[in-house]
Amino acid sequence: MEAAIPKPSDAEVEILCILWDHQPASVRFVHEELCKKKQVGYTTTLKQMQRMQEKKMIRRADNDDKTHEYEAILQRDATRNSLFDRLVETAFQGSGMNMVLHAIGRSTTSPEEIRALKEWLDKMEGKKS
Amino acid sequence: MEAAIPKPSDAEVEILCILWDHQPASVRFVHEELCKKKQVGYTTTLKQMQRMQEKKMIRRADNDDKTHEYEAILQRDATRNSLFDRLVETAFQGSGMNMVLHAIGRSTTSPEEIRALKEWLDKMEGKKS
DNA sequence: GAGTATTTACGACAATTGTCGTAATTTTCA
DNA sequence: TGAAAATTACGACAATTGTCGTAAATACTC
Repeated sequence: MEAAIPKPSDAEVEILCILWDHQPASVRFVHEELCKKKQVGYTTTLKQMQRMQEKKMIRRADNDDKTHEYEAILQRDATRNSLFDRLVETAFQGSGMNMVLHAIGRSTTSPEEIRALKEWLDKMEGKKS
Repeated sequence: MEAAIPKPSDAEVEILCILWDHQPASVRFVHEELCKKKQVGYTTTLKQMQRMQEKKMIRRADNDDKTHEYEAILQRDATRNSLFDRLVETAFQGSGMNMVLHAIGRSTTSPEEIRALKEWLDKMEGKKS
């Protein structure tokens, strides 16, 4: 029944990513990490996280004393699915394979990766009934 | 030097898709197509397209008399690349392969598709120097 | 325990997005 | 050629997003 996963914006996904990798984390920490990629004010990060909390994307993993710590409510996989699906839907005529082909065609795919992918496919084919 | 491709929003991508498939098209046509997927007012589509024109995403393929016809300026492939890259960047740690694996893991990928993909990979491996 | 440093809470803003309504223009055709 | 139909141009609005500044609340340190 997929309880209406709120669609996170780009900036929100960035924050979620940091949380996924360092579960309960303080605003300060997230902010610091964020700054490695782009320059923003501390309050910006804070506000963003507060809004995300309102939207139930993250929650306080609070032990109630000391600095607030947050953790993601949206799960990495579910979120990826929804973002992925949305893109496939809008830009790749709803065909995931379409996107996969597109991805593989990009120069960023190395021969090693292709080889790895093939192995993975083999392994996978076995599992399908 | 990739002249700063403006990032189209979801609704904009939907319109672009229609144009890509039916190049010069009137607002009416685009609107009609759009309505097959979701219900919106004609003026909404019109406004959207006018804004897209201002942003130089589409242009009038106008023969100056009769109804205005539009065509995309943003190219399908470039747009896909940028949308794709953005998603990979924010949600898949910058690894396209990561996303491909994710895609294949989804239930929507049929055995036939996997087989097709493998063939494609074989063919491709040959071409790489 | 007072003062300084951090962290939070609020509120504000401009830009963007998705949606329309209404008015002005242009076409069409009886 | 005039009225009805279709198409365009404008402008308006609420919600969302990305950004901060400032003030209030907490924590830390001598």
